[in-house]
Amino acid sequence: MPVGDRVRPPIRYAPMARNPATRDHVAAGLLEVAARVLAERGDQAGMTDIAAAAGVARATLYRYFPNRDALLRALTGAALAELAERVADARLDAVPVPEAVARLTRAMIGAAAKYRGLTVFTKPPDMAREADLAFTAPVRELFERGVAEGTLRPDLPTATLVEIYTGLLESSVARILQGRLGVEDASAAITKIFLEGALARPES
Amino acid sequence: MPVGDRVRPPIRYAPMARNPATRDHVAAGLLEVAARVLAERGDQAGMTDIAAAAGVARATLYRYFPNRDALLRALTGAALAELAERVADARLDAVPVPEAVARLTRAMIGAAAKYRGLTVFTKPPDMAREADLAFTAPVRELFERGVAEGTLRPDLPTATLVEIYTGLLESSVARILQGRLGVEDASAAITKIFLEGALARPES
Amino acid sequence: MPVGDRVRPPIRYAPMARNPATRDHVAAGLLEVAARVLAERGDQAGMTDIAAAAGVARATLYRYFPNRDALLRALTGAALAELAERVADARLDAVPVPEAVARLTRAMIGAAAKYRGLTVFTKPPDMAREADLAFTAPVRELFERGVAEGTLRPDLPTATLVEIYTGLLESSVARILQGRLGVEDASAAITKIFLEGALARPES
Amino acid sequence: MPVGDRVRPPIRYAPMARNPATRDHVAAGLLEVAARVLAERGDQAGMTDIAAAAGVARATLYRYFPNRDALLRALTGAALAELAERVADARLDAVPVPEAVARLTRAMIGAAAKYRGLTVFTKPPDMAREADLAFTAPVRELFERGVAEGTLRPDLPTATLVEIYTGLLESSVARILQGRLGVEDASAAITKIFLEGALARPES
DNA sequence: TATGAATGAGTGTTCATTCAT
DNA sequence: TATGAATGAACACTCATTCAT
Repeated sequence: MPVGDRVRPPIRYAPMARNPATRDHVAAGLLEVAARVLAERGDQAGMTDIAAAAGVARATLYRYFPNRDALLRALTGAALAELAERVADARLDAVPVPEAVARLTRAMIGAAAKYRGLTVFTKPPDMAREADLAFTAPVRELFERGVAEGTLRPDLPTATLVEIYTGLLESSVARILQGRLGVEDASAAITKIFLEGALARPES
Repeated sequence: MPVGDRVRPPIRYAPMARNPATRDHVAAGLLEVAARVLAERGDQAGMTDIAAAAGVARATLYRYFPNRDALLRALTGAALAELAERVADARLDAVPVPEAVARLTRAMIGAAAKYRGLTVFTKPPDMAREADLAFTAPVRELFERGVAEGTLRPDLPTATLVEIYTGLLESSVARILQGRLGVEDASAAITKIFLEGALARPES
Repeated sequence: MPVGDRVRPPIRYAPMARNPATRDHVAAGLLEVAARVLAERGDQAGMTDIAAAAGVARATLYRYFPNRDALLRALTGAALAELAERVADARLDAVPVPEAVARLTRAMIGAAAKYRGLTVFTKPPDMAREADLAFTAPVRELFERGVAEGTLRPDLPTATLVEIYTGLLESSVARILQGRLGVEDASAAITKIFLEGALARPES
Repeated sequence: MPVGDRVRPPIRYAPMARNPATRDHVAAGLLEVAARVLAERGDQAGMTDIAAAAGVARATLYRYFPNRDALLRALTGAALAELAERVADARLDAVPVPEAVARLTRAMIGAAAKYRGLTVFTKPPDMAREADLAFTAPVRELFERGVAEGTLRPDLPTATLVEIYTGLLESSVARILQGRLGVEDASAAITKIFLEGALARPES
C-alpha cells in the first residue's frame, strides 16, 4: 500500500527469514573483537582497526553500532552485565568476609579479563550509575560489613579501602592483558595480599 | 564469515509468479513516491528515504531502477511525457496567442506541480533533447508565431522571451512546492504579468 | 610567562607580521572560488572540489571556514551585503516606480550574478532574517508604494507580485550563470517584461 | 599562491641571540605544562592544547621537541630521572624492609604525582630499559631482599609481588590525579595494606 | 628564533550499490 | 521475487607535522 494507491497485489512476501537472534549474535562477536583490539591497540584504536580485525568493512561495523560511542557503550554495558551476574552468583552476603573478598576478586578479575578490562574502568561518564551499581557498590557494601563486624581494619576509611582494592583489580587486569600475570594467579595473589598483606606471618 | 559463527535457517523464499504488467504498475507507484519524497526532502533525499516512504526495501527499489540516476531519468521522462500530452491537448496553434499562453502556462504549471517540478527543470544533461522537445520547443514556436503576427513585442529576441517565460514557470513551480503560491493563482498571475506586465493600465 | 614559572627572558618576539587584512583578503578569494564552484557543480560540490579549485589543500580551506556551513553562510552573507549596498545606492524611493524597478533589477541581477546567485536564494534557514531585509523587503516596499500610488496593477496581491518578481530574478540569474542570458540583456528584458508585459503595444 | 594576490610586508624578524642554557629552561617549562595538560585532557590532548596552554605557537613547541613522540619520551625521561633521584635518596638498603617499602611508596607516589603519573606507566616501549632501571628494579631488589631475609611472605613469587605492588602504585596515582585520593593518605594506605593487609589484627 | 600558514594522512560517518538467501 | 546484510567510495572534519617569513 505505501507505493501510491496504484493497484498492487496484496501479496505478503516471505516474512523476514533472518533469525532475529542472529543479529545479536553478530553484534556480540563484533563486541568481542572490539574488546580485544581496544585492549591491544589502546583507546586510540579506530573503527578501522576494529572492523579490519573483525574481517568486515567499516560500514558493516556501523550497521551494528551507529557510532564509535555506541560501540564503547555497548562494550561497557556488556562487561557490567557480566560483572553484575558474576557478583550476584557469588552470594557475597552469605559467606564470611574473607571468603567474600576471594569470590569478589575472582568474579571481577574474570569478568574484566574476559571483556579486556578496558570498559569496566573507562566508564563513559554517563554510565557512572550503572558502573557504580555493578562494580563499586558491591565492594563498598562488603567492606562496610567487614568493618562493622570487625573483620576488616577500622583504621582506614572504607572509601580508601574501596579505592585501593578496585585500583588493585584495575591494574591487575591490565597486567593480565599484557600477559604479565595469569588470571588464577592474579586472583589468588590479590586476595592474599589485600587481606593479609605481604609481610611474612609468624607461625605460631 | 569472520564474526561469530551464525547458524541460519535454510529458508526458501516463495518463488513469485507475476503478471508482467504488474511490474510497470509498481514502477509507476515507486516513481510517484519518489517524486513526493524528492520534493519534500530536496535533491539530497537518498534511496533509503524513497524506499522507506514506499514501504519497500532499498534492494527492491533497485530491482525496478538499477541506480539512482535511472530513477531520476525515469522521473524526468514521466514528467516530460505528461507535459507533452498536456501541451498537445492544449491545441495551441488553434487559438490566439494570448489564449495559447494562458493554456500553456496552465499545462506547464500543472504538469510540473504534479511531478514536483524537480525533474522538468533539473533535466539530466543527456535528456536535453527530450526536454527541449516537450518543454522548450512549444514555447518557442508559440512565441515565434506571436512575434510574426505582431501579437508579441518585437523588440526582444524570441530566445530571450523564451528564457524569461520558462524561468518564470520554473521559479513559480518552486514557490508552489514551497506553499508560497497556489497553483491556480500562480497560473493566472504568470499569464497576466507575462502578457500585460505589472504596470497599471489606463482605463480609457 | 605561560611556561611554568621558570626564568624566561621577557623578550617579545616580532609581533605577528601578517597584515591582518591579508587574512580577509585570502578568505575573500576563497569565497569567490567557492561561489564559482558551487555554481558550476551545484550544491553538492564538496569541500574537496572547492579546495582543489582554489589550489589549496582541504585543510587550508578549513583554516578559513571552520566547516562547510560556515563557508556557505559567509557566502550568503557577502552576497547579501553586496546586495544591500547596491540597493541602498539605488535610492529607490527617490525615483518613480518604473525607474525604481529598473534600478532594483540591475542591482539584484548584478549582485546575484557576481556571487553566482546560489547564495541569495538558497538562504540558510537561519539567515532568513538578513535575507529578507536585504532581498525581499525592498521589493515589497517598492511594490506597495507602486500599488498605493496607482502605478502598479491593483488586481494582484502585492505578495504575489513580489513572488513573481523575485522568482523572475532567481531564474534569470540561473540562466545567466548557464550562459544562456547576458547580464545586461537580462536586466533590460526583465524590467521591460515585468513592467509592460510581452504583448505588443499599439502605437498611438 | 593561488588564492588572491597577497601583498606581504617584507618584515625581518629580530635575530635572537640566546643563552644556550636558556633553551633547556624553556624546554623544561614546556615539559611541565605538557605534563599538566596531558594529565587534565588525557592522552588525547593534542600538540595544539599543549602549545596553547604554554602560550606559544604550535610551531614553537616543535622547535623544542621535534614531534609528539619526542615530547612524550622527554616527559617520561624526566619523570624517571626524578624517580631515580628520589629512590636513591631513600637509601633503601640501609633500612629494614617495611620502612623501605614505606619510603619507596612515598618516593614513587610523589614522583608520579608530580609528573602526573602519565609517563611513568605509559612507558614508550623503547624506554622499557630506563623505566625498569628506575622503576621496577628497585622494587624487585627490595622484595628479593625481603623474601630472602624472611620479612616478606615466601608463598608468592617475587615477580607477582612486584606486579601487584607496582600496579597498586599505578592505580593509586590515577586516583590521586582524579582527586579521589590524597597523596599522603594514599601513601600511608598503600603501605599499610600492602604490608599488613586489610584484615583486622587481633590485638594481643 | 619564533611564528602563522599550509598540508597530508588520518578519523568517524553516510550512501549508493551488490550479494546471498 | 524480495530482502537484509555487506560493502567501497565518498564526505566533512582533525591533527601532527612542515614551510616561508
